[in-house]
Amino acid sequence: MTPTTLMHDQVRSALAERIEKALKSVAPDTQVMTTAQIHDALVEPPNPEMGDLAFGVFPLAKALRMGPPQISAKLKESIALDDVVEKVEAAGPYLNFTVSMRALGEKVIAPVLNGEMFKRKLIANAPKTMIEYSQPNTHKELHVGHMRNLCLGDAIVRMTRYAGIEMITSTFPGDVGTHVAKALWYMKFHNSEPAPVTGKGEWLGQMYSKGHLLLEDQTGTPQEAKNREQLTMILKQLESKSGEYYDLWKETRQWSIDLMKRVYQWAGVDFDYWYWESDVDSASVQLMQKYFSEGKLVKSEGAIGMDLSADNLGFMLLIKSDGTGLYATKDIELARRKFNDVKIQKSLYLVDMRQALHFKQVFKALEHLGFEQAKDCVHLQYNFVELPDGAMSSRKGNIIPITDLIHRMEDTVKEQYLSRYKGEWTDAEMNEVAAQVAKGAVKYGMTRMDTNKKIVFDMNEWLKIEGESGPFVQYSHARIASLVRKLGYDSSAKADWSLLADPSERRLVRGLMSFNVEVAMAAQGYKPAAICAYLYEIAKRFNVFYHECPIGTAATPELRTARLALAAATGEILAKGLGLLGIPAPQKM
RNA sequence: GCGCCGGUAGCUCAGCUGGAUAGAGUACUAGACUACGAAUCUAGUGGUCGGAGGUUCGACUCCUUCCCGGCGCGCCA
Repeated sequence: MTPTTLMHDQVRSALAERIEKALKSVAPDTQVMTTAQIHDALVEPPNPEMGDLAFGVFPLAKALRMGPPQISAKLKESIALDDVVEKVEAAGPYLNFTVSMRALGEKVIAPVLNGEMFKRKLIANAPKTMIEYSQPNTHKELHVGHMRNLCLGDAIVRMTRYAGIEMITSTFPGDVGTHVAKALWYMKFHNSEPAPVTGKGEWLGQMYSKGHLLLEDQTGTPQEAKNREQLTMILKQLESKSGEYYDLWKETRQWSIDLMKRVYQWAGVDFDYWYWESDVDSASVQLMQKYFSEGKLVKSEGAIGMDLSADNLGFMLLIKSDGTGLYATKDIELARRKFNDVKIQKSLYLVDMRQALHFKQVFKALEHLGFEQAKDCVHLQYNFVELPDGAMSSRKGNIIPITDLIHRMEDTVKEQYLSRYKGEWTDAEMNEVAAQVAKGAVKYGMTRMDTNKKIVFDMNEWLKIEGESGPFVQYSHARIASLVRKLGYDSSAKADWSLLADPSERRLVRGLMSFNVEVAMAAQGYKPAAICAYLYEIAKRFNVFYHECPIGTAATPELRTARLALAAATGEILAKGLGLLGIPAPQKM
C-alpha cells in the first residue's frame, strides 16, 4: 500500500486527457505515461506569457525514440483546440497550454467559491499514521525552541489531514527525571519567595534554571556531597511515589501542565493522546528485563543494552547499572504502545535533529525486537532555534519564554498598527485582532524556513512584520474581506469568466488553480514551508491584480461581478491556506 | 576519528523527485495615498550558486573529494 496522489485538479485532468489522446495517436502501441502521471507533470511555465501549464516531454523521449523537440511538435499537431484548450505551442521540449478563461473560471474559481475545491481527496492509500510532537519537560521553561516544534507539528497535522491522510496526534512530556529533582531541590532548599498566583509554570521553570546553575557552581566545593545527598533523597521519594517531595511533584507538575495547555490553547493544538514519561517509566524497564531474560539484550559493563555495532550504531544502553532506564528505554515501550494500542501503520517523531542517532538506534532496536512497523518509523528532524549570541542556555540566562514572545508580539501589533483604530474599534476587537495577527507572525515565522535550516531568533527582527510574513498574507485577506463587504459580493450571481482578460487576472487564477497541488506536495514531504511560500506568492499576485484592475469602478457590471468573484475566491484560498498553518484569517486588521 | 545538517545577492532565505534566462524578502536608490485599506505597490543597484573533479543532451539540484560552520557519538533527556 503505497500512497498515491490522485488526479484532483480539473484543469490538469482535462489537459492530461488531451495529451494522453494525442500520445495514443502519435504512438498507438506504447503506453508510456498514464493520465495521472501527465496530470502530475503539468507545471506552471517560468514565464507568464508562455501559457498556463506546461508539459515537458522528456520522459517520453526514450520510449518514442525521438528527440524532445520532435515529440512536442508532433503532439501539438494532434491536439485540437476546443472549449478548454485555447492555444497549444511547442517550445523546444515543452508543450505550452493556454486554457480558456471560461474553463479556468468554471474549473477553478467556481469550485473555490462553492467550497468543492476544498473537499477533494488528494492522496489515496496513505497508511494510518501517528505523529508525536511537542515533547516539553515539566519543571523547565517553555521557550521559543519549543515553539518551532509546536508550529511545525500543528501545520503538518493540518496539512496531511486536509490531503486525506489519517493522522493521529500525540505528545510525550517529560515529567520525571533529574530536571524535576533539581527544580524541587532549589525550591525547597534555596528559594525563599513564594510561588506567584499566576504564571506558576513559568516561575517553576526559573526554579529549575536556578537550581541547575547552583548545582553546577557548587560542584567541586564542600557543598557538592550534601547537594547530591539531597537530590538522591528527592529522586528516591519520586520513585517510591510517596513522601513530601512526591506530593510537591504532583502539585508542581500540574503548574507546568497548566502552562503547556495554555500554550496549546493559544496555538489551537489538541492532542489525541497524551503519553507521560512517568507512565511508561517502570513499564519500560520491566519490558527490557523481559527482553533480557529472553536473550534479546546483553549485559555490558554492568549495564544492559543492545549491541548495534553491526548496524554501525554502536551500543544502545537500555538499563543502567543501578537498574533504572533511560530516555531510549521509554521510547521503546512507548513505540510498542503506539503500535499495539492504536494500531498505527506509520509513526512519525517530530524531534530536533540532535536526536538523530537516538532515533536511528530506537528504530533499529525495534526492528531487532520484532516490530515490523519499525521500518515505517520516521524521525522528522528539524534544526534548532538559536539566539544571536548562540544557543539558549540557563547559564547565559538568555532563554526566551514562549509567553514572552506571544505577549511582546501582541503588544507590538497593538501599538504599531492597531492604534490607528482607537475609538473606532472596541477593546475586545482590538485584543482579538492583535492575538490573531501575533499568531500569524509567530507561526508563519516558525514554519516558513526549511526544517533543515537553523533559526537565529532575534526578537527585534521578529517584531518588524514587513515583507514576507504571516501578517502580509493576513493583510491581503483582510483587504479582500473588506472589499467583498463594501462592494456587496453576491455568490449567486453568474459570472462571465471570459471577461477576465488582464494578465494579472490570469496569473492569479493560475495560482489559485495550484492550491491543492501545492498542498498535496507539501503534505507528502511534511513541508509546511512550501505552504508559506505558496500563500505569499498568491498574496503578491493578488496585490498586482488589485493594483491593475479596478473592481468597484470596473467598466461594466459584468466585469465587476467577475472580478469581485475572483477576489472573493482569492480570499477563500488565503483563508484556507492560512488555516493549514493554524493561522487565523482576520476580517479586518 | 566516525556520522548527521548547513554553506545561493551586503543580510535572511526560495529554487518541486536534474530541465526553458538563478528568484524573493530585507537593506540601499528613485517613484506611487482627495483612490476598492500604503501592514501595500512600481522600477533600479546587487550572485564565479563554498572550491575542484565527474556523470548527463542538460547540474544550484546526482556522485567523488577537499574547505568552512553547527551538532551528535555508553550509564543526561
